[in-house]
Amino acid sequence: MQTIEELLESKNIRVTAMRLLIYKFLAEKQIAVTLSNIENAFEKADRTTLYRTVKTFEEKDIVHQIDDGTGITKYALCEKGCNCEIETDLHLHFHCNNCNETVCLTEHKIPQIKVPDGFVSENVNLVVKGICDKCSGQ
Amino acid sequence: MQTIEELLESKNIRVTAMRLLIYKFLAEKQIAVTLSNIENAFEKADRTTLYRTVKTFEEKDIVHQIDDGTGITKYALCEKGCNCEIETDLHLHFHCNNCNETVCLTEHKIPQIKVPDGFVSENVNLVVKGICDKCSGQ
DNA sequence: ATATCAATGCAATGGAAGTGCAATTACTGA
DNA sequence: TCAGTAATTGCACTTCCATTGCATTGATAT
Repeated sequence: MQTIEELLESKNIRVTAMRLLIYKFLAEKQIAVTLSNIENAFEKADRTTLYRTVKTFEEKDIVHQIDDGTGITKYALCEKGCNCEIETDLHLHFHCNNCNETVCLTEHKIPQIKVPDGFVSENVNLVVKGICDKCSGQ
Repeated sequence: MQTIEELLESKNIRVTAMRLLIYKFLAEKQIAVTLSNIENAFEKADRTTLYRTVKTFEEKDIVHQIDDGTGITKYALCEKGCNCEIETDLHLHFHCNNCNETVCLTEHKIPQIKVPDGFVSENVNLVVKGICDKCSGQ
């Protein structure tokens, strides 16, 4: 079990107070968050800082971007099952039409997508929309 | 074979010159287009008109929206294989990283996506990125 | 013909993404 | 320790797309 500091250093990211806080925030959230979500959580910090921090995390493969069709980019920490570095990684995300939250279903297996002849598949973005377990459960 | 006028009327859309032109433009394109694409094609018309026309088409299930991850909403005419009205419709789109064009692969069969217990799938958005047939062929 | 409602055009707004630059903070090596 | 360097942060600003309000034009029905 490595600390957040060690993790950041292992990815060649300088450890700052801001980055630790943002990392913890993302780690606590089980869902993908927008930049505004982060802004609301850190009102004292500047948008730009938050923006660039997330971008840095993204570049270093600590965070991946999610495009769930709401038009607003969301971000989530990469988990064990998440192989963002790999071009052919299949991102599976679930967007709840009720609570509007997006979760990563990294552990969920996805069948191989076949494309017509002549097309070369490099990356797949798959967003399932519906009702999440929390909203359907009650 | 019904005319465009008949099609629009059958969907309760008033027939106007503008709408006919925009419909024809979308029909000629084999790819999904952005609002700017349409704007460039109709420089005499106002953005708002084009925007609202497409939105009207969308509401009446003549056009569907595509979110291919470029951050810009694209639109395409619904084809035979496209059942946008149906909640469980599966949108499969291919985005070419080379020419930046997005095509609808409506005829392509997709395996059923399974979601974990408690999740209810209503809609699936699937975007495959890579190299399209035109770009890979040469 | 005219009253009515929809469609269009113009202007403006809002939100998210991104950039330049100055100020600040963290690291490095003497 | 302290200066020097490089990276990070904050502020201001810009750009782009999406969207709305309102006045005007155009179409439809009685």
